[in-house]
Amino acid sequence: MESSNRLTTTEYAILGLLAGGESSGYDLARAADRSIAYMWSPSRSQIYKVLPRLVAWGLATSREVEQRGRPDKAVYRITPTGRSALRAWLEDDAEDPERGGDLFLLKLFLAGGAPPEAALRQLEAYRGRLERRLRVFEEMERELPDDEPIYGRVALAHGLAQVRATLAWVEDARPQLERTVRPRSRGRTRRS
Amino acid sequence: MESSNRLTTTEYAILGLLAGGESSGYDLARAADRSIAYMWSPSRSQIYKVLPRLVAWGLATSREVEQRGRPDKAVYRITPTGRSALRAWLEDDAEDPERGGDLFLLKLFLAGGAPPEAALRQLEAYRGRLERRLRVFEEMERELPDDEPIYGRVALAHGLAQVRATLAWVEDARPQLERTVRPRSRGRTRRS
DNA sequence: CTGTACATGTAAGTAGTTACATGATTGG
DNA sequence: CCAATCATGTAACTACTTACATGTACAG
Repeated sequence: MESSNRLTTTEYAILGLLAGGESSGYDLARAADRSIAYMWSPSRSQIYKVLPRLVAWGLATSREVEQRGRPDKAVYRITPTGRSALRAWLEDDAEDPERGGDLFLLKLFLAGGAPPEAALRQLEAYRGRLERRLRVFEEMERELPDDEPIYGRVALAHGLAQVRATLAWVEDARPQLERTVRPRSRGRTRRS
Repeated sequence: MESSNRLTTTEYAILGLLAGGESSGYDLARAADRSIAYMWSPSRSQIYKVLPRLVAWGLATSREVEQRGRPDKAVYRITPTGRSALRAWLEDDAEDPERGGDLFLLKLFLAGGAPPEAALRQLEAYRGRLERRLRVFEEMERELPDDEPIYGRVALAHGLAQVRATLAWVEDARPQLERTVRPRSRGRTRRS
C-alpha cells in the first residue's frame, strides 16, 4: 500500500473542488469551467479518469445515485485522508519556481480547504517569487545590448508591467487575508 | 508526402530560434534558457527529437561539424519553406482563446521572423482578447454572490489587476511597434 | 581529482488531448 | 424536430518529462 507520495496538480484540483461538497464528474467539470477555468481546466475525460484513482487511494469515496429521467450518476465525496492530503498541498509554499503564477492562484482559490494561515503563507511565498522575478527582469533591462531588437525590449516591458501590477495587488490582498486569520473586532464578533 | 498542416508550439518556437541563425540543439537549449525561458522551455531531449523532424519535413537542413577537443555537432539551418511556415504562424492572430498570453509573448519575441506588420496585428489581437477578458472579469465582479468566500474575490482582483496593467502596457508598446513599420524620419533614414 | 561545460541521444513513462459511443429529457 | 443538457466512459494518440548512457576538455 505504499501510498505514492505526490499527486498531480489536476488530482489536487479535483480534491479541492470535492472539498466544497459531494459532486459527480460532470458537476466538477462544470464547476471548473465556471470558476477556475482561467487557471486550470482539464477535459471531462481526464476528470473521469482521475476520480476512480482518488477512490483507489482512499482520498475519496463514491456512491451511485439513481435518477429518474436521466442517467444514473456516481457522486464523490472527499475522505479525511483526502482532506489532509489537500491541506498539506495548500500549505506547501516551497513551490516549483516556474509557472508558479497559475499554481498560486489555484491554491488561493481552493484555500477554503485549509486553515486561513495557509493562504497568507502562499501569498508571502508568491510575493517572494515575484520580487525575485522583478529583480531578474530589472537586471535584464539594465544589460540589454544596444542592438537588441525592439521585440525583446517590449516583451521585457510586458513582464515588468505584469510583475509590478501583481506586487501591488499583493499589498492589497494581504490585509484582506489577514482579516480572516485575526478577524477585526468591529461591533459584534463572530467565532470560527 | 501530404505535409501535416500544423506544427506544435515547440516546433514553431525552435523554427523561430533557428531563424536567428544556424545552431546546434545544444545552442538552442541554451538560447531558450537565456531568453524565452519564461514563456517556453522544453527539455533538451525534446529539442533533439524535434530537430530531425523539421529536417524530414523540409523546414530545416542539418550539417555535421567536426570539432577538435569536443564532440562533433550537428548544426541546423532554416530553409525557405521553414521561413514561410514560421511567417504564417507569426501572422496568424486567430489564436486559441485560452493561454493566449504565453503564446502571444512567444510570437512577439520571435517576431523578427516576419514583417513588422505581423507583430502589430498580434498586438491588436492580444488587446482584443484582453478586453474581452476584462469584460468577463468585470461581469463576474458585479455578480459575485454575497456569500462568496474572500478567496474567490481576491483571486478575481488578481485577474483584474493583471489584465488592466497589461492593457496599459499595450498602449505603451503600440507606438513602439508602429515605429518599426513606418520608421519616423528623424535625421537620416535607414531602409529595410 | 572533481565538477562543469560541451554535445547528442535513447528508453521508459506520464499526463493530458480529441474523437467516439450511448442514450434520455427538455426547450425552442 | 433539432439542439442542448445531463451523464459516463473508452480508445487512440501526442507532446513532453526524467533518468540514463557516453565521452572529451578544462578550470579550480
